[in-house]
Order: sequence, then structure tokens, then C-alpha cells
Amino acid sequence: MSDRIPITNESVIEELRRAEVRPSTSRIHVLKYLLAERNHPTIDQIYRDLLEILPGLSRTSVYNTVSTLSHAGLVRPLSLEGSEMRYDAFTEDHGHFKCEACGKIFDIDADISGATAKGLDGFTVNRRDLFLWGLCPDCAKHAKTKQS
Amino acid sequence: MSDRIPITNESVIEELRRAEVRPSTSRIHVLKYLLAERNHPTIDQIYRDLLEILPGLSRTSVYNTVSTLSHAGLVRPLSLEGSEMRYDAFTEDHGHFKCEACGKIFDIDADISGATAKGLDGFTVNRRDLFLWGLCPDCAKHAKTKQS
DNA sequence: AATGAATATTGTAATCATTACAATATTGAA
DNA sequence: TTCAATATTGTAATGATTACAATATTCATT
Repeated sequence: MSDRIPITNESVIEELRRAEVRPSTSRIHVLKYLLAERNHPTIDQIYRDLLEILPGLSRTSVYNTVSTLSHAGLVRPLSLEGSEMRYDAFTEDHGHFKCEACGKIFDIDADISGATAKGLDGFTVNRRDLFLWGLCPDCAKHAKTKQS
Repeated sequence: MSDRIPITNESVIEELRRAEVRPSTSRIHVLKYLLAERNHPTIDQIYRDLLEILPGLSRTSVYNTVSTLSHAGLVRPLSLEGSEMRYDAFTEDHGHFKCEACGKIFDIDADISGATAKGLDGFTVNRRDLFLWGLCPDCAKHAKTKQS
């Protein structure tokens, strides 16, 4: 999609420092992974993919890292179903579409900044997300006939 | 808030039949509970509260019931964080605000029907939800000074 | 009202994601 | 290079959810 600035270790380290997070090996790699892949992965996906680059990596470390990055505002946790959390390094306000057939998650650029709407006087909004569920174009095509 | 039509066992049974769901005891009580309380409860909350009325109730039964009701479109599962699912019997499109301090969930009537917006050609949208996180008025007041 | 096949519920035992925690290793300022 | 602060590891809990077999309930039909 949009491959703007190349994501280097150095640029990731800078981003971590800016957020006052110590740039340890796993933090650098996890954030870099999320920025590069944009795949809304689960902890396990991150763990398995990074294990090839960082042989000693532990699952717990991925949990800790992602938690640190989330608290620092560098990563946004997504909870589109009960089972597993997913993580997104794009923290500008945008929405997410989850295909109920293939499970893929798509970013959607709906404008939800205005959606703070009515009946929210006195509420402080820190984070917002628009979630849509349905069928992605590919799965919609295949399901045309055999709808459940 | 809006106590419109009184929720009777009979009205709930009718709603179940309309959705072609057999009105068993736990289904009637779970749906009635959700319609009456509007409290976005967890499975455990439903279980504990209904146990007083239905002494033999099992947690598994609440899981099954809520799953059946969800599939029938009578109940909407909410996943605002990783830990536990919550359930809402109001299936018209509306949003949810979760207070990060007290954990309470508020319904918000933001208009998200239009939010299907750009870049979604070919996508079929079945369900949508707008989630907001932040502080509710009460907690915002208390946190004025001691912000984390 | 009684019967019986289809379906729902129960309760226990898995499973799976996440967290707690103590031991070890790494980071970065001095 | 040294050292205190902090991060990572790995194992062992925890907590939500699911699988499943035994039992009970529902409801259409007698």
C-alpha cells in the first residue's frame, strides 16, 4: 500500500526514544515488525515471525514488549473478538474491518473523530475505534451461492 | 433511562419464537435479564445474578445460551478488551464507551450507519460498532488531581 | 395427559490466552 | 569497565472459554 519512509532500525530506535522507551532488542524488533507488516498480528504471530530473527525470544517478552509499547502510545491493542488481542502500530484514528470468513483485518479510513457525538458531555475520550464485521470482497465472491 | 414496553416472560418468549429459537428456561431468563438490565454484563455476571432465580443454572449453560442468542441476532457480543466478552441485547447500531477507571460501559447513540464510508466497495458489512475509551464524568472528576 | 425423538442443560475436564514471578541478562550513565 | 536500573526468560499460575458425555427438558404427536 503506502510505503512511505523506509523503516530502519535507526528510525525505530528514534521513535522509541521520542516516546521515552528504552530501545531494547525486542522492543526495536517488535515495533519495526508492526510498522513494516501492518498485519494486525496476534502475540503468537509476532512471536513466531520474530523467532526467526531473534532465536532466544520468549512469548512472555512479546507480551511485555507489546504492553510497554501500548502504554507508551506507540501501539494500539485491538480486541475484535473474545479470543486474542491484536496489535496495530498505526495510532492515528482509523477503523477496522474484520472478515468473518477469512478472519483478515483491514484498515478503513472512516472519519471517526467527529463520532464523539451526542450525550458525551463530561466524558474524556482517549481512544476510539470503529469496528466493522462482514465479508471482504474475496470471501463475498466465494460465498455468493452457499450463504449460511 | 427508557423504560418503554415492560419486559415480561411472555414478550421475551415471543421474541425468541420470532427468531426461531426454542424458548427454554435459561434462554428466556438470559434474554429477559439482558433486556431489562442493559448492563453489558460478562458471562459471570449473568450467571451469578440468574443463579438467585434459577438455582440449578450452570455457567456452561450461560455460555451456550448467549452463543445461541448471538447467532440468532438477538444479542450482540462486545469485545472491548482482551479479557472477557460482554453482551448487549440492543442490536440496533450504536456505540459503546468504556471508562478506563471504573470499567463501566455506557451506550452512546453516535450515528455510525454512515461510517461505512470510503474504501469499502465490495465489502459486505453485517455488524458495526464504535468503541470509545476514556473517563466517565464521575471518574474524570475524581482523577482531576491524581492523573496517572 | 402420555410418549418419544429432538434438543438443551449440566458438570467435569480440557484448552488456550494471558499474567505472576524469580533468576538471569542487558542497558546506559558514570 | 563498573554498577544499578531495567528487560528478558522460562516456568508455573490464573482465568475465560470450549469439548463432551450423561441427564433432563421441550413439544409435536398420540
